Amino acid sequence: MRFNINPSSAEPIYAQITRQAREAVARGTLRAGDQLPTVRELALELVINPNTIAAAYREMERIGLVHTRRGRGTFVAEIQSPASPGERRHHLQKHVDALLTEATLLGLSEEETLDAVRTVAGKYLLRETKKNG
Amino acid sequence: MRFNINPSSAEPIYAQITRQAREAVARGTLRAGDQLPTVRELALELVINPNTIAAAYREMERIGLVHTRRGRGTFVAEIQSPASPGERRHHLQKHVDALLTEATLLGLSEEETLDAVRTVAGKYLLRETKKNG
DNA sequence: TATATTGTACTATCAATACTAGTACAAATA
DNA sequence: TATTTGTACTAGTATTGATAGTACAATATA
Repeated sequence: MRFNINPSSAEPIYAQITRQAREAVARGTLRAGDQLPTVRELALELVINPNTIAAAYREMERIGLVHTRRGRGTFVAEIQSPASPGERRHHLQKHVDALLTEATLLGLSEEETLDAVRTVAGKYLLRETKKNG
Repeated sequence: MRFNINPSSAEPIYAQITRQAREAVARGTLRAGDQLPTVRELALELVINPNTIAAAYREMERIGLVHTRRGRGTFVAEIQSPASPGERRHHLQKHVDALLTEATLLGLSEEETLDAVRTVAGKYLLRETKKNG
């Protein structure tokens, strides 16, 4: 995958990398087992200090997005969807509020907001809903 | 309104205040013309340095959420929804991606995600959709 | 006019974070 | 054994967030 880094962004470089990797996994651009560039490779490619890349990979390891093997590399982990449905929704709450706050202040309606989600949803590997007979 | 500050959060205090004020306006807890606590009042109430409160108010002023009058106080501004529908959606994009990334990695389906938005939408003053006769 | 209130501006200081730089080590591979 | 990979460590710089204290400017009020 290609990382797109903006050094002058308010978002720290290591956070940009982590966020983009998360999005790539959620979109299927990165799949379980895929190898990420090595720390030194990516540091050269992005012209960034290797320690910054290492910090990004360490963060990804921490959140369970990848697993790393010394001497082998860093690989995308299986997605592990946690806990109960209620608990999942709770994790989602922060993002729902951010979205609805933004939508409201932008003057959107509920339908426009839902449409915005529906339009982009196709780019993400959301779980397939079990169809009832 | 009541601000709920967590000093040990990774989110800066001034950002917590700004975010909560934005949410309150989007939910109608704060309405145009309402006066916010004075800098010194809120500093005492939250046991926070007045300069930190002032920074939050300055940020709110910058994003057009409030207008301030020296000697009078800080007041909630009218909501100004900007530009074209397309431009509005573009502003929303970041939040949509964050939501869908989180939802996907949590193992939710599109319907569950949309339901999560619908469930909370009632708490926000989203624009009323024009009903077609 | 005088006084109090309110937001603003300023300097200084402290702590934490983000990043860079360089070196060295440990585990896996070839 | 040599190479590759991630990891650990120290050190330093710049920026940010927050605190502390003082002073000023505009508004409202007595």
